[in-house]
Amino acid sequence: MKLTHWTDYSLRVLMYCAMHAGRRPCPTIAEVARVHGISRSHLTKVVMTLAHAGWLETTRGRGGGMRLTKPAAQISVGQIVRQTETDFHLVECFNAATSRCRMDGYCQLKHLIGRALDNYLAVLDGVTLADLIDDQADGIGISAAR
Amino acid sequence: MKLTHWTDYSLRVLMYCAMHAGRRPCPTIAEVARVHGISRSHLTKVVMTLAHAGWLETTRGRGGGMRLTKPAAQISVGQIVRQTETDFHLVECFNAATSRCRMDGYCQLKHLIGRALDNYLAVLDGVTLADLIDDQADGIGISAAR
DNA sequence: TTAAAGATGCATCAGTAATGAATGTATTAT
DNA sequence: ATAATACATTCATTACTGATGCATCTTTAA
Repeated sequence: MKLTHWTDYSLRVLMYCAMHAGRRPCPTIAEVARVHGISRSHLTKVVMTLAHAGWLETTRGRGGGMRLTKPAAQISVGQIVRQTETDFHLVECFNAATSRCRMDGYCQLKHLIGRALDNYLAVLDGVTLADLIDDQADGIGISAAR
Repeated sequence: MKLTHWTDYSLRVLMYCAMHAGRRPCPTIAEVARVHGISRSHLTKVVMTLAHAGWLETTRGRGGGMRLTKPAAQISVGQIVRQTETDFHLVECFNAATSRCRMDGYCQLKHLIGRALDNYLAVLDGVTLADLIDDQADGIGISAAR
């Protein structure tokens, strides 16, 4: 019950780009890898995936790098997590043919878990990259409670 | 981002016991393993953990088995999941010493994820084992929406 | 033409969930 | 008492997949 490092890295990269939006030269994979102490080649794959998904634009060659395709305020954390995180199947239906267990009860469990997941993602949907890198974010309630 | 089979099995065992509460002879590990097609020795470990945590009472020897220590209506799914699921650390703080990244932004991410997790578990907290095995559960909204 | 930086494929490592075999211990029916 | 039953424990192994490193290719600016 945790996010993968892949998602963690994805969020870090996007946040980094959001923080350095407009900078010349723009951030490079090697730079982010160095700053965060992550493997460069591994991070490359993360960036590639983000680029293919449309979050990032990359430029090859000298002076190249990456930048967000949209303003950070238009990118919700929930959208990112839904894409980077693959397996949301929390409990799999076991073999209905051989099972003598009351499937009704089990399927209710599945629905329950699904409802919980919806609530989880709803929180992330309500926050954008811009909110995350904003020092004065108290207003939106991120650092409130807990 | 999913629950482990361990949690899945734990919930199945407890639901099975709830469904067969008061039955003589009481359910055995071998029985549940057979019904759900799970390895008996593996399921034993799950049951042991549940017993040590106080959810189940087990009885050795012929005629033995297991039963819930409390009425199913007093066991919330959230409590179970909190115990069976181990790793809730979704994003780890990277090395603060070497990092040149603004920690403020990252820590906000951590809080956000924590808040999302709270919302996830809150849904599970609101439902008991009894609710799960109740055919007429529509009233509590489990099968509603989604 | 060269250096910088993204792009890709392949092999492998590593952590841990999951499984299985073997064996021990306790309880009860007969 | 004895045998059958069922929980209890240990150890080794498998399997999945996230994570990593290496090598190499392609593109582009200077």
